[in-house]
Amino acid sequence: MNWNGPLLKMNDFRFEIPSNYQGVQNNLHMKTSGVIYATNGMIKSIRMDYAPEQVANVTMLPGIVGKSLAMPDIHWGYGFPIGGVAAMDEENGVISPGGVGYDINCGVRLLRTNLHFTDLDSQKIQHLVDEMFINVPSGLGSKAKVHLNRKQLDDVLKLGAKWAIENGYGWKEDPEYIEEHGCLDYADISKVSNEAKQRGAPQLGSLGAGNHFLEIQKVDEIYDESAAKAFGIQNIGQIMVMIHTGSRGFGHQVCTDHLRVLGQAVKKYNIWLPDRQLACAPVTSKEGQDYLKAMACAANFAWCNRQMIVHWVRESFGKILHQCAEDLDMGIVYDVCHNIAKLEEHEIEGKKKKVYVHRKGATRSFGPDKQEVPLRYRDVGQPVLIPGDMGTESYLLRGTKESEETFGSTCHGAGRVMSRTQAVHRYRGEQIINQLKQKGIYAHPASWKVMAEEAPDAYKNVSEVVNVTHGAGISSKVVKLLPLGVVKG
DNA sequence: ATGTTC
Repeated sequence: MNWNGPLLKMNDFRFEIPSNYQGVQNNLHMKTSGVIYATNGMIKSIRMDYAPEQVANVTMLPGIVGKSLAMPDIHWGYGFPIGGVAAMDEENGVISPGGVGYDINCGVRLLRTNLHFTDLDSQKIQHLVDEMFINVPSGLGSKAKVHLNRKQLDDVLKLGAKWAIENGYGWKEDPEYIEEHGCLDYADISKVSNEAKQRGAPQLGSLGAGNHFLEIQKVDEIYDESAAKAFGIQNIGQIMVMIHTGSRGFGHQVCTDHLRVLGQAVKKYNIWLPDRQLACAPVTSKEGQDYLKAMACAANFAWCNRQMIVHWVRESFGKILHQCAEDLDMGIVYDVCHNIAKLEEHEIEGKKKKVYVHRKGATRSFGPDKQEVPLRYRDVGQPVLIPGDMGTESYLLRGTKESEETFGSTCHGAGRVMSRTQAVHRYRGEQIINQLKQKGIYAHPASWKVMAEEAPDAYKNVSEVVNVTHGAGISSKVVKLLPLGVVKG
């Protein structure tokens, strides 16, 4: 099914769905226009999965501020497109789980090391990957080594990454380099179901499946030397570790639970929607606030999860290289989430205003001088982490002042072009492993099926995606990273 | 993404 609505070229990197578009059923009344960040060459595949209709649908939500936006890695999602960004008014707006996604606070964390590519031969890489595979439980339904009681889980949900550090999983300075310091303090455990807690408790400290991964990477190219230096990157060949995971079954259950409640709220508050999947509630309503407080619990779960994984990564490097992580300088460059909604202050038409920014498959990209950016990076902007698909390049970018046009947001990754089912039919896991091997990448998968689902050809080219956001000015390239070894969920 | 089918 191809989307045939209007996508008017504004310039090299922006296409508009004008607000007079009436929709497939000829009854849409857009409150504002939609903008998709893309190049000419990307438009064909963007039309293919119908996601632009979802960009138009989002413009019809009550209290939307500015435009309905989509990043170049846009594809079809539940209600909102993946790659979608929408800001809602602090008083008259709505909050929607579809604008966040099922994997609440899915995100990326980057660790640096003082190792150089030439310090590690292929056997060492293999040992490191195998050791991390042992220490970080991976795969669908993977369970953690740590068993939390109910009180401990409640503390995790309230404290996020801070809980992990207080319990020995990390360094004192780690939270400084995590978005929101790894904790949303309005998290309220009474808004989370027992079922979510039951699912979540055994999964804290596990990687999961799908496109989640743990990668040993090397710096391949430096585009912005002063920003790279600020982020602790000195030279080409420097070894880095990237972690991509989220809130596991816990966030999934929080989303499911609150979608049910907000489906009812739509009727109660008499909200007209073009698509039931856009279920939402006024931000000021009990239902809306309850979702925000539960979402914060899931966000904290994910930050704690990534923190524990970092600890085991440091331990694994220490063990295999017979050196402690401190001596290897394995500090956190940054941790960003790409599935979340938060109240933030932005400059809108020259005035500062607080809005609820939904980012679904979109990354925060705050520019220099914003107080949310760590002091150490304040002059260059926030580090932005963009994972590629398995076996391809990833990027470290910096946020820009120009990203105010997207409420401080940019893309989040490559974005699928082929469904999981299609990919499983077309590829075999063993064949993908061999392909990677030929490129000098060692992969340790938890499942052959996921390996096939995540075949590089099932994804858009991440470099094209990043070049659009760089060209449009909403984030700026700092470093390109290439994988050497990968633990795949 | 996900105890891949509430």
